[in-house]
Amino acid sequence: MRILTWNINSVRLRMPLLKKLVRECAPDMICLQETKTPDDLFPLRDVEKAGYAYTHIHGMKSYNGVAILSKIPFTTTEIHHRVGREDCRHIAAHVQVAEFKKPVQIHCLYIPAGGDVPDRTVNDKFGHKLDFVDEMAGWFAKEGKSGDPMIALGDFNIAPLEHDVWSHKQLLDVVSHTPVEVEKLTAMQDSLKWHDAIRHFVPDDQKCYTWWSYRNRDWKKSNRGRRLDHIWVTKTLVPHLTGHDILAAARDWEKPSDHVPVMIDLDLKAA
DNA sequence: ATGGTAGGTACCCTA
Repeated sequence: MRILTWNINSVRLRMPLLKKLVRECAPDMICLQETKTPDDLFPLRDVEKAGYAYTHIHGMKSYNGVAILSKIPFTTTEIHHRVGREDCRHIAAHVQVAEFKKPVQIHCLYIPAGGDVPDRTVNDKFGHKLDFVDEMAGWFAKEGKSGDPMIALGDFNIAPLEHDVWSHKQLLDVVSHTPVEVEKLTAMQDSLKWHDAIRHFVPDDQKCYTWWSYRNRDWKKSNRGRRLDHIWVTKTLVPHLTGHDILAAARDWEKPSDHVPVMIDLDLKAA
């Protein structure tokens, strides 16, 4: 089973790139963020033609929006409203695999970016981000009691480790890498003993990025990246991890997203 | 220290 996450930054604009991604990677499940599309305008017919018969979408006009596209049927789908808003940032789908009695839960997340100023007293967006991560930590702690194997993936908008950013020192006061955000994300990770599936394969002392700003003349030359997109798995899934890829080449596709697709392979078969 | 680019929408928001 191959599962992939991508902040696509407008699904309607980037349908040709989504098709290219399918041709190159053939994931079984694709989790998208920032689809920026109300559900009635989502290009579902194209997605079905590309081989994804099962879809769970939750979008709105202009902002945010998440989607799960799948070749594997869902046993359950969920929409979660977070911190008192209905802003399309968390959906889940459950799939049955042969290896487990319990369903595997897939959680597609788009954590708020948090604005520019890392101080909640002057920037509400930063407060919203911190509260969102706090709420997820509490919610996962409870949901974990189901005993279901779980995968959480998406654009978390936080680069927690020193080598998840191009300069740890220069980004300590930049939203996405501040100590308070890292502390909250770490608490969310501890809530369910989540394992970072990408760092499972990439050593902590090795630079690793999934996002490069549009504002650099030459993203590859300056290489000022951050690892904002994550795939986490619970303990029972760790022995099933067989591979990973970060499609940095997608940053050079025509009209690219500023995020690149991130994927893992698990030796699980649909039931 | 500053401003740089992109997408969606409607002349400005968010990233």
